[in-house]
Amino acid sequence: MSLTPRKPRAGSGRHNGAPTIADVAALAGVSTMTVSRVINAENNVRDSTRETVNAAIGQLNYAPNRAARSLAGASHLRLGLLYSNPSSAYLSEFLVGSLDQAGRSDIQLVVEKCELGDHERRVVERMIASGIDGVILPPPLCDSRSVLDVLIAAKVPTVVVATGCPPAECAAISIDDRGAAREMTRHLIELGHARIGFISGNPNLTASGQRLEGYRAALADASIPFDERLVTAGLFTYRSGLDAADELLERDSPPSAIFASNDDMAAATVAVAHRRGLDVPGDLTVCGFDDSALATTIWPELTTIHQPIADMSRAAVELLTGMLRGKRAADVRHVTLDYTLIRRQSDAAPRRRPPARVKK
Amino acid sequence: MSLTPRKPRAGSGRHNGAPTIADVAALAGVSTMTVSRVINAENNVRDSTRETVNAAIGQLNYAPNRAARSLAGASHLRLGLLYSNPSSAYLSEFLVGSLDQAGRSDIQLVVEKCELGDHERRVVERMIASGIDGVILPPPLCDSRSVLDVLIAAKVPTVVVATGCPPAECAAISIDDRGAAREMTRHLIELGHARIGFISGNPNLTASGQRLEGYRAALADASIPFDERLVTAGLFTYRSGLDAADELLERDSPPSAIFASNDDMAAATVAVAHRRGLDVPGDLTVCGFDDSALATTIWPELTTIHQPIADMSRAAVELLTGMLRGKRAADVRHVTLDYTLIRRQSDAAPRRRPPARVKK
DNA sequence: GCTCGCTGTGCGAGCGCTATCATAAATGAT
DNA sequence: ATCATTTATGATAGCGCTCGCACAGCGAGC
Repeated sequence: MSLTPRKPRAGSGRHNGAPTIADVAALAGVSTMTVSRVINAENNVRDSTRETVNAAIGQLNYAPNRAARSLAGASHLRLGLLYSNPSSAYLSEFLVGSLDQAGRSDIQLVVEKCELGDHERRVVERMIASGIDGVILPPPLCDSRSVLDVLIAAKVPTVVVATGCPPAECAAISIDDRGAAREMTRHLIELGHARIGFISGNPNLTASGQRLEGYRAALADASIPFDERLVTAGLFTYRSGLDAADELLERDSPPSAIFASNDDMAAATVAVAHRRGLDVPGDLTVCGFDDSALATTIWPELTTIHQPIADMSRAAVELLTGMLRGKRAADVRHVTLDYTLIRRQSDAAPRRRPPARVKK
Repeated sequence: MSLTPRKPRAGSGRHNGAPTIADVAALAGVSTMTVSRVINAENNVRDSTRETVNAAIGQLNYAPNRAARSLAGASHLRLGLLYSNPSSAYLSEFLVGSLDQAGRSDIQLVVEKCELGDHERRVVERMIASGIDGVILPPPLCDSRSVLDVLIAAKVPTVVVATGCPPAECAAISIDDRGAAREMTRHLIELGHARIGFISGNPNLTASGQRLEGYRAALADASIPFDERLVTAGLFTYRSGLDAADELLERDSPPSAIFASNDDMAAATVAVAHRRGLDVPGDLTVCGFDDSALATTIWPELTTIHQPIADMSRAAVELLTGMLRGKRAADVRHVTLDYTLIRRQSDAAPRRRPPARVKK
């Protein structure tokens, strides 16, 4: 007599229905090995295949099984993420992206604060000593010479994110800051603005220079002479934006639009405008850069350049993983992602004459 | 008895030399299964056999491989973390905490976005179908009736975080919202404020009610009569804060301090105050709740209540793990963590005289 | 044309352990 | 003694994943 064993599920095992690498493989129509390669950011996978697999991963909500993975002998990577509070909105989005990607690949992320100052070297050295496999540097650390020097000297694979000019030794993820600033400025010009104020960012960050260049380029494109009294220096902080905006609006013939190098300073500009009784965008168009959470928090919501921050940090983790796991150093050491100009409520055509109330 | 020394393995290169159950079995002259039984203290092993095996274990200094064990056994947990972008700063901190704890316990975390809207049920159902063992719900999802209903109906163990009143079926992690609001209000009273405005939060979130209660309690403690004209309803958004603050400051005898139920609305209050030519904190004290990134972004930085977000999410993972591993529901189903009142620059003693509306 | 090398992909074999079931040995009942 | 029942042990088959290869395609060099 034969007892028929009860089989709860058609497929395998004694387990709960957690999707496995085989499920992903089946859905994507590839072998499990290929899925494994995608997860580990190895380089011998065609882009189209990689996309298909990633789609399947997303659809199944798959996450690799830790136990199986370490059993099977994968080396466990630990990546360091050093930050030095730039704008906290930026940081949080950055973290979300990198944590997400790290989770996908089951990589441990060691997040540590590293204030710029005299002991920054020590923080980096300690992190290296603790046996980290690679490091990710978001702004503003990505432009810190001393941090980079330590990392390069120790030959620790590093990815810098959103810097204007990455060192040759590091991989980099960025957007075209110059192009984005140029597009935004062009947008303002097309709206009819001729006197466009610009609040530049922290001069220690290379991206600041790029953005200013973009602004100047667009002006040149439209044959609008560059007026240096329309440019003030900021530091990317809200508070510096307050001063910069005040300075700009204090001028004899103030600008009809202000393009701030980031959202924090744009938000500060809106605050200053309001304090002065100016309507935004009626009396003053304000736009920012980054599309951070702040852009949609305040009112009016900011027209800004959307940087895919989360995607950038995700890409950083992926790139670093690839460099470490990939058999050879990858060729692609510099990835540029796309930005988008997002129109919201803080821009409008300039008023010709004293306020005529026009609906939309 | 004579135990033959273990011969080095001829096998693959990825072996790292740690003794395995097979080594023990060979040395003891039994099968791996018997060794496994000894290790797991099962009862169907003859004492003499057990002793031999134990001797072999001791000699080899064998320790079972954790990864292999959880792979083979059925006990690897997967926890779902559903979020619906509240504030990205909140989320990232939440993620850091839970990921950290999940890593410690060798547990997998599946993170998924679940926008509130008509397909929220579907997201939850999909997650359940994908074989999740338990779910963690940070705000605002922790107060979503429809999400909770699906989860409860499917009998999925759930931990809600930071809700005012957790459903009986769920475990919960929270801070004492009422106590925190009470402490903040008391702080304001001690500063000398008597007319304290309050902006309440989204009525759909239970924490809102708790905070209002705390405010009232502190007033009662100080024998200050509750004046409902000093309370306005907000929705936790910056924009709602704008309207609420305007309403409060429009009153005949406006408050000398405004306590907003979160930082976003407090920031809006600061903006409104500035627009009206009021100095913060000179003419108006403003304080918030949450200690989100915004609190230190704007100027002046906000005095607020700090919630230990990362610790709360860590605790959530830990609690859920306990509930799932221990077969029966644990006794402690509700954990309350400590908050801290953080003083920054947005509070001060009130001016003696009613604030003259002076344009700065 | 033919090797050579390369890249992208798949197959099969484990990683160390436990679940399941079969088997061998020991015990009891007839 | 025979058979049924209990106990002790082992063989086998995965858990979910990655490793070492093999192999198909494809352009370049002779």
